[in-house]
Amino acid sequence: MQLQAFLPYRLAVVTEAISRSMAAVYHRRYELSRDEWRLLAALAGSGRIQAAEAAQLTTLDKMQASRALRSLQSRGLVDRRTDENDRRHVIVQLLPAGRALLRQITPMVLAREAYLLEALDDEERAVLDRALAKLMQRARSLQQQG
Amino acid sequence: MQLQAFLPYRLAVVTEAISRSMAAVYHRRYELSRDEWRLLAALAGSGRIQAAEAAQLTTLDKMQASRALRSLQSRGLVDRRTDENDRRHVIVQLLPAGRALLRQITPMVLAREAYLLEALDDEERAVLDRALAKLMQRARSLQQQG
DNA sequence: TATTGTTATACTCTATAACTATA
DNA sequence: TATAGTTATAGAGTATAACAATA
Repeated sequence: MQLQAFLPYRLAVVTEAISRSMAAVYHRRYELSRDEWRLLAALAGSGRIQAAEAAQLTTLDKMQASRALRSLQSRGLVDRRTDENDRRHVIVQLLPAGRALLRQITPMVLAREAYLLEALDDEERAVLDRALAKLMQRARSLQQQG
Repeated sequence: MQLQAFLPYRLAVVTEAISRSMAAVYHRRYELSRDEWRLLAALAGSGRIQAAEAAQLTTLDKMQASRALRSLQSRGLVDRRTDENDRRHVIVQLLPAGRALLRQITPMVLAREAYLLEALDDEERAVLDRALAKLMQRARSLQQQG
């Protein structure tokens, strides 16, 4: 068993390094948690959606989403209100302040992503994309078995 | 900004799913933390090494390594003793019980890794390998800049 | 009874830095 | 003074489940 060659380990190390370099932008400079950042980014692409949809888009569970959305609301970045058609649902949407904040952050994180991707040629990017999708499927089925 | 297409997000989601499926083995069945599992795996490939080397091999910091090694020692899985040549150093090595535990766990996690890799053909594996190495370099340089 | 979301709680992890022993 | 490792501690994140409101 060679740890250095073990795919889950290699992925964990690379991903952690990349995550930190992104968090250096949205967390250190803008005091957003990872979950808050994900939700803002997801909401920018959606209109008014349910909390559960927002959770699904960001791979967060309902608790993580609930807390992060409350925090974003308290900072005036998102609007959160009960759906009058079905009062069990909460509808969330980005507020102008949230949109403005994203306009500041997005170029920086995209620049960092671009710098990472510059290391790869077109074919490598395509294969990486495909490989991640395939690995995701297999990982899901491993998780289901337990 | 499309979160679903953002490389750091995709990597994080895939890596977390894979990490969980591995932790299902070493944590749920054998009560090892991620750090403990990494150290055991690293020590299996080395003989007697310094704590600092063990930390470096596993990408842990000295604190994480210190705690995980103490825990492994308390369970009789590793030996930890001060280096008599330089009493600031701690020398660690796997004990038979640790080796035996690894012999149980390793086949299971390698089987899971093999199942993941079966999703990829040879070329995809080679490209993924290369891509991860290149991304790691770039991520490191992003981290250094801050 | 089932669904959506919130709250509670205990637990683990993380980050920073102070500290000890040794060199 | 510098190095290797440990201890302290506060803060953040995670997991499980109970809970309230609504359907």
